Amino acid sequence: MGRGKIEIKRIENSTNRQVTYTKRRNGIIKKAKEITVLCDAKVSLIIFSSSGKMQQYCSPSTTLVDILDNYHKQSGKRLWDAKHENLRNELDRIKKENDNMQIELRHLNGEDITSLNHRELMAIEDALDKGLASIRDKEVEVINNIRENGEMLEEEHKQLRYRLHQKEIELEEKVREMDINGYYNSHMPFAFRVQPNQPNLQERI
Amino acid sequence: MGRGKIEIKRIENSTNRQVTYTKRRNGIIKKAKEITVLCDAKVSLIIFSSSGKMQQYCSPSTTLVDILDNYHKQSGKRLWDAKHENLRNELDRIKKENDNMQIELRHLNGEDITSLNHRELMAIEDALDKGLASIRDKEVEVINNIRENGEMLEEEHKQLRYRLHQKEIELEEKVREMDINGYYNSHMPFAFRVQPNQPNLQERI
DNA sequence: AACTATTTATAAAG
DNA sequence: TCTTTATAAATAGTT
Repeated sequence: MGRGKIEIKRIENSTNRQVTYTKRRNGIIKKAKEITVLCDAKVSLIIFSSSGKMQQYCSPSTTLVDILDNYHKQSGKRLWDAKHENLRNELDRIKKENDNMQIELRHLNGEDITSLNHRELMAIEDALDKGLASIRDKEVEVINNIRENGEMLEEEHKQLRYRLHQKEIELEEKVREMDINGYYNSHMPFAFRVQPNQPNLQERI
Repeated sequence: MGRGKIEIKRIENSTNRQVTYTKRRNGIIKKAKEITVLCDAKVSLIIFSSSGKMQQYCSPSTTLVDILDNYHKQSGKRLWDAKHENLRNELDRIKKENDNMQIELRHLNGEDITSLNHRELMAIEDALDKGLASIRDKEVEVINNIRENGEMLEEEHKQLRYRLHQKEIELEEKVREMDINGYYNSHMPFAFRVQPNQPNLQERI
């Protein structure tokens, strides 16, 4: 369809090839649009020129992803690579694991047990008994720790108070000594002087 | 390009639409093949008719996956990566859920509890206590059921034995009666005669 | 599905 | 590259 008939084989003249490419590419895209509208079709068209430049058309009523999904369904070919499949498999596996754990948890909480038989109930009871024993042991341990810790703290507290008391006495002595020597009055402004009876130092054991 | 010019809008006559679809679809595929050869292009073309039937063309020098990979690179659009991402997110979410349940299960089994504080231990103990109570209730119920069932069966068994005994007596009477009348001896071969003292009928309550 | 009048696409020229 | 134009190709309507 042009001034002359052409054979369908690679156009050797690269300028010509480029021109023909552009014309025909536009032609195909136009046709794709037309068949979409005329016939209610869905089209995905992706074209790469020999230089690698891409053009694409996708019918407005759909998306490329939808089309590929459909392609996947109808052709059976998996475009979604092995990775995707692996993920899906892992997901299924973990979901199943999840369900099992959920059931086990419910059973341990005494839920959903109407359909269990005697043997199963005994197994659960056993597990609960063991868990309970273990937890109670640990609790005893923790409580002992807390008590010991408390006793230690109390002891430490006593020691600290005693040392504080000692320091206070030392300090008072020093202050008295300095007052006598007139040291503070000559070297420091009033505001910075240590008060002989600071509230913080009033505590006694 | 036909006997008359047509507007580019949906063809309402469905037969016409189907015919036009087929003609134009073939036309587009032919064009796709031609541009592939003439211009060294790579084309992926997927068409769905309004009835959902698919046709596809892909340049022989490449594959659909390659083309989509390239599409991905050039357009930056994710395509199935979105799905991939979704799967991965769901997987992560479920894995986390899984881990949490696993920890909970271990705790209920009295495992991995060294780092728990008193409050946490008490919560676990509480859950175990509740579960245990629930399980034990159920066990009592099940055991009662079993016992009741056993009693019912025993009762039924007694009844059956009694009725069997009655039938046996009836039968014996009938046989005796018939023997007196000579009925069996004249109408049946010996093998089919009811034996007055069959082993099955020997049981007494 | 085949035919054909006509439209449309496009090869080559400007 | 863009426009023009002669011609090939596609196809709408018909059989």
